[in-house]
Amino acid sequence: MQPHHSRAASCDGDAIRHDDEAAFNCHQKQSPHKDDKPWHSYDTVFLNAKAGMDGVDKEKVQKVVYEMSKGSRYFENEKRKEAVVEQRIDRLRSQACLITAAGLASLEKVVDKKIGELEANRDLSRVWIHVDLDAFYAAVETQENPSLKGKPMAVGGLSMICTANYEARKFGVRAAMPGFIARKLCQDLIFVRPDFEKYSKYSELTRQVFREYDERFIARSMDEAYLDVTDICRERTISGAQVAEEIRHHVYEKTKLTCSAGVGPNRLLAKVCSDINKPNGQYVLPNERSAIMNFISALPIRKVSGIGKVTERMLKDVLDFFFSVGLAIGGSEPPQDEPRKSLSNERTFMATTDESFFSKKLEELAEALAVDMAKEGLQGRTLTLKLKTASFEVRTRAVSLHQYIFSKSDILLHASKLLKAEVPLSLRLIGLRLANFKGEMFACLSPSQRTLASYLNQNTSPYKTPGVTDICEYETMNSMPHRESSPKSIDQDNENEDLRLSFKAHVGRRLNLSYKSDGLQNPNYKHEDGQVVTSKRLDRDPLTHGTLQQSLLKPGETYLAGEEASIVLQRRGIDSCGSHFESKLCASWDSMEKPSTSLNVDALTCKAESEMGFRSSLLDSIGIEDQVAAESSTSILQIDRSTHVKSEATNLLQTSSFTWIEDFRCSVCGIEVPAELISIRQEHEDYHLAQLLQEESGGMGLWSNHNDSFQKQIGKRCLREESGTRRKLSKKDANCLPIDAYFVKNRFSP
DNA sequence: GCGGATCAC
DNA sequence: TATGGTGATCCGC
Ligand SMILES: Nc1ccn([C@H]2C[C@H](O)[C@@H](COP(=O)(O)OP(=O)(O)OP(=O)(O)O)O2)c(=O)n1
Ligand SMILES: [Mg+2]
Repeated sequence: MQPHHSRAASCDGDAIRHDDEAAFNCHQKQSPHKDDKPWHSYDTVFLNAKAGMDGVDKEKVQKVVYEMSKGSRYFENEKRKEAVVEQRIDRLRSQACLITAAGLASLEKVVDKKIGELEANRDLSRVWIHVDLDAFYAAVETQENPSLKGKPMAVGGLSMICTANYEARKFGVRAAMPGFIARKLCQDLIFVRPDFEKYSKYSELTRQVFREYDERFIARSMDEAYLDVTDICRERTISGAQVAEEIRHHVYEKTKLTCSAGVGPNRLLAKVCSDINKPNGQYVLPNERSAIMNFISALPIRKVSGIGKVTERMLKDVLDFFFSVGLAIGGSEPPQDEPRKSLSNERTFMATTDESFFSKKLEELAEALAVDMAKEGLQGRTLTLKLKTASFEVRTRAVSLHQYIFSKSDILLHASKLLKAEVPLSLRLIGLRLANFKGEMFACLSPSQRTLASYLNQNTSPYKTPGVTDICEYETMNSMPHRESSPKSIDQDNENEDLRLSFKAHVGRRLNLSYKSDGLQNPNYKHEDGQVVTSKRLDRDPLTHGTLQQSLLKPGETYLAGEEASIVLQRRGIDSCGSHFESKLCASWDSMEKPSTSLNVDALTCKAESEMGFRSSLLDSIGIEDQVAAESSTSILQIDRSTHVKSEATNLLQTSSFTWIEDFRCSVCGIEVPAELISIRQEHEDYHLAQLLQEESGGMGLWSNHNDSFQKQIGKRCLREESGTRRKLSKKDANCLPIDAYFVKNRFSP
């Protein structure tokens, strides 16, 4: 269950026959008669390995699930989603084909370096324990009603079950399975309605135990926790295994519930371990490099928290990716309490188009949300409406307000507006969520997060509207006099204001100018001579939010945006190898027709894109050198802070004679990165930039080692990005691919 | 910032 | 007959 909330899952509270099952999982091996066993093509989470499901007849489960599902709207939607994933995989595959042998060779160097750095910083000295209660809801129910003992039982209803006990799991019954399918698998299955109050109570009991061993333990959910027992092991000179035994014993004494534990040098590994000898068991991974590497190389990737059904499939077909997991890096640093970031509620009902019914639901949801917000004393400024159509398609619609809200009436007011724009349509679910809470302003500035990118991008994103209320908080946090009303300069009175936007582009490549605003009506951008360049709307009607394309950037040229804006591109310099240059883009508005929100800051942004369509990151996002800064309003404090740092940084990079020698070798550290690997290059440039920045602000040695936080950020980016570096794998028997399979010795394709 | 998706539990 | 609710995060716009 969710870490924050005690209320939870409802857990209960056709049509067309399709013959094209091959649409599912066409990546899998085709049998000679492909319509032989159509259920093989329906990929569900229910076949994935899970504790207590070893002896299950998977073939039967798959068939039953398929038979019960096919033709339903749910099933049809799953099929649609499958097709989209298939497309994503195809795209990755074709991008991977573009990588040259030279590119791979260079990449390997980058990777080796990165691996060395990561390993050097890895901390295997701590002892983490992950504790996980066995069949938690079901165990609690059995505890309170012992007659259930030994019988197959599920908590939930015929629509959905939350979990099942181990007797039921023998039949393939498990969490997130619809009850009516579960009953098909196990005729005698007993259903018990969930009672979340009870589970909270037991959860608190277990936490009392955890607290004794680590008062700063991390609760991952009602039934899971991470404990750092390094100190206990040292003080009492006992092993992690012994501590785990003790904890499990204590938990049992207190609750009469059994749990399982995993012991390892970090949370990621401890979590994997706790699953191994479940139920009522534990597994210890010694703090030795060799043992850890053996363990990991045989580990099916799906066991790693964060790798789900889709990611697993993508990894099977394409991809490298796993530096950090492969290196056993993941959460050994001391725990930090994560503040809540959003609060939501949603309800499923019989699909309908009845708008008065929607209104009623919306009111209930607003009410409940207001109560929960009040309970935690929270206010938020981003409200999101969630809808699920009768065909199971999920949509969200959000607004970010200039005021924090929390009351039912405010929530309902804005939620109604959002919904109104969507009707008429047939829905089966409505939900509301509030986020961007008051007071979380500097949460993102915790040391581990203060990386170059997030630091510079703060308040600089072209998509982010400068929140008036943010500014008030800024004042509060700095003990400055509170201002009753927010500065108006951002929202109004923006006549005769200049914006100068700086950017960086690649010579000869495409420059996109994009704009977004509430007030501008898709202006036609023109050359000075009045000729329209190009104007292309994106798919975001009725909001204006579009892209303008100019095929070749010509320094010094002037463009006009309709009658209202003029943009001046001024060349500032070309680097020695001629592949980059810094330039200046100026935009000025002579007059505006009552733009509704923050138009002067947000109306015009630009970014440079490569021909391959990669979005350049940090440096290409727009820094706003704010002429508005002439104003004395407090808003300037924020805008100024980020843009100042950024322009300084850009300047630094420019004057530091950083360049790609022969368009290939880094002039600072000599590493070789071919031009095709755009995002690797970008990352590398960011990296040197960060060093410069640190030098500027912290006084560290100029090209010295990275600090931890920056490292981690890079590592993360490495995990997710770089489709360009991915490599096709032989996809034999992909069902249980160990991580070793992803470290292919021969990186060159024939 | 927004919207779609993925993931965990 | 019938496929959940809460929260977080990431990517591409
Ligand atoms: N999709 C899910 C998964 C879990 N849960 C709830 C019910 C579980 O009892 C509880 C804990 O989840 P676990 O994944 O730890 O599963 P169990 O504790 O039930 O079983 P076990 O840990 O023995 O595998 O969370 C849920 O509501 N919906
Ligand atoms: Mg559990």
